[in-house]
Amino acid sequence: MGLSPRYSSHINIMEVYNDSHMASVLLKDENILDSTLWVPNSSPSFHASMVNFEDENTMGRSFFTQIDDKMENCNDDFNNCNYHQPGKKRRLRPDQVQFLEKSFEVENKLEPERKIQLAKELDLQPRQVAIWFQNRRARYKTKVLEKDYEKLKASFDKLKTEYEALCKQNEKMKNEVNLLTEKMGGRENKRARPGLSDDPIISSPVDSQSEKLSCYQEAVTNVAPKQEDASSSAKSDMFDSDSPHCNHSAVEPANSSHVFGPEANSDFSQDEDDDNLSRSLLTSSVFPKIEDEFYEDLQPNSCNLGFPVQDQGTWFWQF
DNA sequence: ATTGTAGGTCACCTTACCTCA
DNA sequence: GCTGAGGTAAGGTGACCTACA
Repeated sequence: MGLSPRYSSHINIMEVYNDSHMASVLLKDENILDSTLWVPNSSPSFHASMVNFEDENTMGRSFFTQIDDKMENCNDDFNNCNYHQPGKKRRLRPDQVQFLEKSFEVENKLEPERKIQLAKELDLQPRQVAIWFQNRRARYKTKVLEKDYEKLKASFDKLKTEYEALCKQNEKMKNEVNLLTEKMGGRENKRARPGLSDDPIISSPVDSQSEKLSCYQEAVTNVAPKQEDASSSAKSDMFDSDSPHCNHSAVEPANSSHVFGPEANSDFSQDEDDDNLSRSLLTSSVFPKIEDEFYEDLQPNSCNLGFPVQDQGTWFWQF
């Protein structure tokens, strides 16, 4: 026969309505025999809602007589009749839609038996039921996608807000470090060269403390807002042995008790405390467990796709 | 066991019609 | 009455699966 099922079920009735062989095929295809819509001796498929009636004038009159007979059965409620006018689309009745919706809630896939049963109960053609389920699944999918989008957008907005807050916090801390650096620089100059303490041109030959603070500052500047992974963090000036500012390392042994003066030396007087300072700067205050707070709402399959947040900002939802 | 075909369903996209502001 | 937007039934197509010869 060579007719694909999808074509046999949609075939133009003009071509087949007097063909008994095709009739049986079409009936088998759509289970028309099971349907209450079956009209003896009429076009076997009787897919009035899907039929192309473009050339009515050339049509055999007997066929339309049968159509008209069927139409008359719909008498007073023509608009709701499933045998609507050719070429016109009819919306399903509200009660039909309601029934289908309930059925869809139970199971959004349609077994053949269920399709026939629904078609019988709703006075629809099985194909109409199948199409309704297909369209309904498509609508459902669209809604799910919209909901997912809203969720992801909310997550993104939250991340953005937190990121901006972190940036502000970072800026504030940088300013504090600058202030401390200036203060400390003045004191060191006074100590190293009491006579030339205020000479701006001649500076302390080795100002390890101020350099160390500069390293802290750079660490805050370069690392804090980026949440980079270990590999990229290692490239930052803070840990870069090639860095001109930190070639002595931020954890170089040094007595920093005077760095913060008598009023601030209690917790930072030992070398170990310098390490603690750098760690605390880089972890607790600047990185308040970002990985925990930022991603707690995100599912494993969320759309961060494993990219750093600052990178996502450039391609992920441009608002 | 393998292969070809028919029949069925699905997702996806498109079209055509309807409704409403 | 006209019109454009949005919703929805249905058409078209390709992919996939299953049964069967």
